[in-house]
Amino acid sequence: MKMSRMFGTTLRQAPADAEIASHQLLVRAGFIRQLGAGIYSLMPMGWRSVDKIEDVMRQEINAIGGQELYMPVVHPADLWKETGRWFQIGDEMSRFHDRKGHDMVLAMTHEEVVADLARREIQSYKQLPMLVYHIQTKWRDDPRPRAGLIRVREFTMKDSYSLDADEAGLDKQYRAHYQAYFNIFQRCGLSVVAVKSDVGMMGGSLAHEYMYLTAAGEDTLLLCDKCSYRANRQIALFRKPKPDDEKAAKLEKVPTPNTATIEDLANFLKIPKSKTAKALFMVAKLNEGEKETEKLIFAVVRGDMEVNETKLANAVKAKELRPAHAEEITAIGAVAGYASPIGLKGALVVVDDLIPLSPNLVAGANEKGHHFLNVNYDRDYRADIVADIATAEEGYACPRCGAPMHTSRGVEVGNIFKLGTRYSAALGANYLDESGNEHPIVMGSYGIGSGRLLACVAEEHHDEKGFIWPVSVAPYDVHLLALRGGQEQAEALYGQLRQAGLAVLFDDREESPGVKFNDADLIGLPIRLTVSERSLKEGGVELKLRSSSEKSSVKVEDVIKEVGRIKGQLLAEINEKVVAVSFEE
RNA sequence: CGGGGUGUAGCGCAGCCUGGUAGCGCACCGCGUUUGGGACGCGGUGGUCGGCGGUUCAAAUCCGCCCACCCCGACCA
Repeated sequence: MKMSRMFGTTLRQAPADAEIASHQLLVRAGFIRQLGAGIYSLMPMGWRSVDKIEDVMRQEINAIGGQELYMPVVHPADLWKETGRWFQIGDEMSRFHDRKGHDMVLAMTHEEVVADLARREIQSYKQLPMLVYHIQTKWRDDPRPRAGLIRVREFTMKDSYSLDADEAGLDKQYRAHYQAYFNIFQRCGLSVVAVKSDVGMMGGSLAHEYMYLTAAGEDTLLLCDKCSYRANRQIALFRKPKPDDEKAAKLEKVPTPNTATIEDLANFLKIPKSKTAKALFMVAKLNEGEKETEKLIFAVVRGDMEVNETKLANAVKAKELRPAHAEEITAIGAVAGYASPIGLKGALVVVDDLIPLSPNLVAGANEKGHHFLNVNYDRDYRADIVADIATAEEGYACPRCGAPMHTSRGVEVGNIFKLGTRYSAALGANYLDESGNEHPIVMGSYGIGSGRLLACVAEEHHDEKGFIWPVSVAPYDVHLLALRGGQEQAEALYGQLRQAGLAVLFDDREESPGVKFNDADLIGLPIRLTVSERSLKEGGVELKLRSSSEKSSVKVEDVIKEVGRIKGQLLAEINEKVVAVSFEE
């Protein structure tokens, strides 16, 4: 490609609203342009990189038996009503009517369509297992898109779907993806960790997220260096401290003026926060059969801990949680800031499993300015549900080995889910086993967002001047610069390099050397060739890798071979890192 | 949806407080000089000042409403 003809120019300054490096550089280098909030065009160079990423995904998914197909972006709503998600999913799914007035949806994901296809195509256990996938547009009307391509509303995703006769088959395909995903990220030059994650709206029994660790990430992860336990904070377990071994003391109401926060209360009574109980009011949306109901949740954790909303939602099987309004709290006789589960009616009381083990806590008295001392579970109150609902924090003990865990921020670049039979059962996607008995097909789903992956690779591989693309993701292999006195020779090389199967970006513009060098650094192709009067005088063509500051001179007749050799070497370096990983449940 | 912020040329910004001819840098076009790390000179092109309404002789500027975009929280690849 000749740069003089390239659609999309480089910018000296990034738009003011771009904050993180990948966003700024992708815009400056001319890879992406914004159309609206969370809506981007991929310019020719950005598209080439995405195309290469998607090619890697194809190779790896094909290698584990995937068959590529293509499913629509617009779905009749009936299908989503059949599985119930039409009713479960909120505004994140965009809906519209066609000209006949039928409900339609824009696809957020494709479990429904796959299950629908499966119920038509699969009749027998002899047809299983099966793996299908596509690379397709998804629309998710995210309330808050941000950070360039990291989080957008329209994006393309490689999503694969496994179909099996039983759990064992699913497990096999799940493990195959577990490895294939590591291969994909590694081949794109991105280091990731797999963490256990919440199954969320997808339903199912087991899920992992692939996380690229970066401060720009939105998820918090808990990582144990000692035993390699890794989990998203949303579900991360931890070994809870052993409470003091004390005899239950007498319940006592004491005045505690102006102590609406745990901090103030602990200071006032001169006790550690761990000797208090913290209350939180949430309202849960629950599905009871067809009906949707709301229920006030009274959650209790020890004062030194925080309630984990994901764990809480899972404990009460809520589809959604929101903070309770003030009126809802007073309606059950509780007083915000001085609330306690003692003597409450009408709320679903959920206490963290550490609470029943912790004697003599300080809890609210449901009276402004008063608390109870020596509150003991069982003797003074009972909960409807006892479960782990506390949030894991930096330094908390690993649930597996007890070592202190640390936290890190991460971007979710992919995930894998064991779906089970949720969709197949709902849609009647069944098969007959050897004895002629009917069973629902066991499904799994596996996704990687290609634009987000590009953004993460961009985030990982750059310096202050621009990108340093891994050769597997770079839009071109070679950046060929023609400077004064080298135009003719460069033009000839441009043809020869392409003839040799190399992807070349040829800077044939009438710009000053400084502009060309800076643009080359910004765009960040792996290999730079400079042809000029000076280089020719020094014996040929100057060769420099973007990743190194060393320059060398290559004879004109050796350039093709040398560039081919280096490209091969760069690829080999990346592929060396593609190794078998052990599966961490 | 809550909190904060910004909308003036393709990008970055000034002008607004105190109403009166819309400006600067970069980019872009023409001519000339220059040519290995974001060159220089001369001459140019380009703006419904986010939108609608109001106040006023007069609005980028004052007032109201709306919209868009960004950042921080509740959601996700």
